[in-house]
Amino acid sequence: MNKLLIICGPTATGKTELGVHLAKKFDGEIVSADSRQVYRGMDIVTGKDISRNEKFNPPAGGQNSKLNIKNKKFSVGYRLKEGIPVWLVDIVEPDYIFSAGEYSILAHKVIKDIWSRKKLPIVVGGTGFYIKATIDPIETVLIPSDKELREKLEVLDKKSLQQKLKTLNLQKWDSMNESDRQNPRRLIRAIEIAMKIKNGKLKMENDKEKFKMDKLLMIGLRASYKLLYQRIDRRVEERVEGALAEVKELLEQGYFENLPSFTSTGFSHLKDFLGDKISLPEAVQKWKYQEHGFARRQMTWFKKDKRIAWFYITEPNYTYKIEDTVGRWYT
RNA sequence: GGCGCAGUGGCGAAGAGGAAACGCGGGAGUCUGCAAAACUUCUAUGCAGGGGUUCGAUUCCCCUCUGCGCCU
Repeated sequence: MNKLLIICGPTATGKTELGVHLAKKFDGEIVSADSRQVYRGMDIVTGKDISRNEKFNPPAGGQNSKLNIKNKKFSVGYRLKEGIPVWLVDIVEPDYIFSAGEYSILAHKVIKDIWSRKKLPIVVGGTGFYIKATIDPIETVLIPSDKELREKLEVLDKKSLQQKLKTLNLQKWDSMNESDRQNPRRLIRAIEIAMKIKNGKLKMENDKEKFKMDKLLMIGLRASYKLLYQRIDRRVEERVEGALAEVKELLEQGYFENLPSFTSTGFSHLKDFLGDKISLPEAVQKWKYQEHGFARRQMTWFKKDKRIAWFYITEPNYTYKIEDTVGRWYT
């Protein structure tokens, strides 16, 4: 029986470490669910925690592998962490605009591949949306983005976008809450979908079943904010030096700034420091704050998912307790 | 000792005689292809303390305290 283990929770709780530990114990492989670690050349800023010596490995089976994606934009493979494969990192270049929909498609391929080798896939990550896109039946997430349309819509102001959506699909508008109605990004996507549906191009394959994942166990790691912030701060301090070098390198490669990959926490502040706009201590402090907010938003996302079995990392022997829980579920 | 400037929420900071901007931080949320993003929302009955003036003062006047600068 195919089973899927998920380890989620806010940043700096030791998810990867736990994942590796469990992978060793239960003969598993890790599938990263992290919207920033998909980018190549961004290891330390995004906290991949994988040694730079561990290079990217293409999937076994070479050309014949199902993971050999025809689309050249992606490369699916793994890097090793303490001998355990970590999939779905280093998928695209930093200037690619990656998305949850694409992630879910790749994740399914990888998970199936791991199953086919009789191993336990362990999805480890802090990007709740990516996890959801993977484990819950989804609909519109598979409707691809329309670059040209977006470029046209992006120049419009909020009012026009709202008006446009109302005329295209009033139902959708009515279903949106105030927060989303004020969110240009959400409005643009809603318009995009509304137009696709209108043009009758939406053929909802029976993906729902295909994508349905039973037999899953969700483990969440958490801590009090006070402790979490301490851990975050420490981790940031540890990464500053390496991250600076990385940011510098990426900037030298000529990537421009308004890319999604460049919105990773810390990035803009380190860039400001390199550009002599702020001092290093200032940059570091801002990075920490940014990461605190990120952790909070992660928590508000995960708190809603009642399937998650939470473990406080301050609890004594929590690793053992998790092992026990996983063991009973898996065997 | 004398003179000058300043004292506003956890921090930075604007302000005007008549309901205390804004930024950061912190909290709570939204979410079906940019999600480490984007968006929503909450966070000072009070402006160093004490007296006045006034219908009304955080804003004007006086005193005290504190900080900074200058002068002997």
